[in-house]
Amino acid sequence: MSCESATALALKESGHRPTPQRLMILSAVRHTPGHVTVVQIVEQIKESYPFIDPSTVYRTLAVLKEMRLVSETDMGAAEAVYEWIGQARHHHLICRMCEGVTLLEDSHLDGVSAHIRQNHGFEADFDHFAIFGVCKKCGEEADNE
Amino acid sequence: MSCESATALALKESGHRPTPQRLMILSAVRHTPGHVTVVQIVEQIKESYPFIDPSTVYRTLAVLKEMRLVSETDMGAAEAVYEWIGQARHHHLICRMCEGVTLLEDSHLDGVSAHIRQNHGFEADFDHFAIFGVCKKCGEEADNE
DNA sequence: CTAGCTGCAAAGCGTTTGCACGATG
DNA sequence: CATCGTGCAAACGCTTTGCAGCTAG
Repeated sequence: MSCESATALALKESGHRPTPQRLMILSAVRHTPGHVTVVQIVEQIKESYPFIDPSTVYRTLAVLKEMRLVSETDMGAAEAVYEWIGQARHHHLICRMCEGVTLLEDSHLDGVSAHIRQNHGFEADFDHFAIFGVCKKCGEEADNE
Repeated sequence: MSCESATALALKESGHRPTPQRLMILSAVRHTPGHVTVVQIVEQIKESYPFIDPSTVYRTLAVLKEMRLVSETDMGAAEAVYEWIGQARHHHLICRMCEGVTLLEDSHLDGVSAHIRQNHGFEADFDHFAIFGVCKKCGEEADNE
């Protein structure tokens, strides 16, 4: 077991069964640095268990999302990306011209969530944010035209 | 003509034709306070021009988006929402429990875009942001359990 | 035994694309 | 007249759902 056992317990306590499929999905998300898509999860699990179905992955991710163990983000692409919550928070700057992705440390948004909490009583999910715009390179190239 | 003429000119100058359909789409987005969906735009235009096609709306919105005249936002629902850019900037706090939407003034994010620009040379599109979380009401109800 | 979970298949939905016709400059 | 834009219809891809069988508490 090891590091998954705690999560298995959390599943049980919230009334969900820690099935093999769920643990595999959990493990796939947990041990993938950065983002995972449903397709990637399926492919990874298929290596050891070829019968895994995308619908199972979607259903499990819905549970994990509800438990706030994984985050779902729409990066502008067709499919959503998922990520394990609990590691160093970070966000992404997505360039709308070259579609490049830059990392953004969480510290930039620290104050914002505090403001929002004070003024609106709203607890913002600042786990993982997708910010669109124009990156340095593309901005400079546009200036040179 | 009136307030649409300037935009028609902008279309022309960027190599696009200001067709009746485009002007109608433009007008629908321009004169709708808040968000519009593609379906809403189509329904609105159908009252005066029943032949309008969703694909035309999508194609036009792509042009307007590229020209930075409208913004596209994924609010977590199935369809994207569009909004005219240039009015008072604002953002939305979307509760993941009751799905209610609260308005957030732009001032909260003023400093953030400046930070991002300085540290990363990244010009963030802070026109319109969707921030997910838990609203005051739902947060309090959860505490009472 | 009862409830929950899975895989399969099919449907659902917003969005995109191919194409021929029409409009525009 | 050459280009661009349109409507129509079909395709597309991600996601969801219905269902029968299986599994676990």
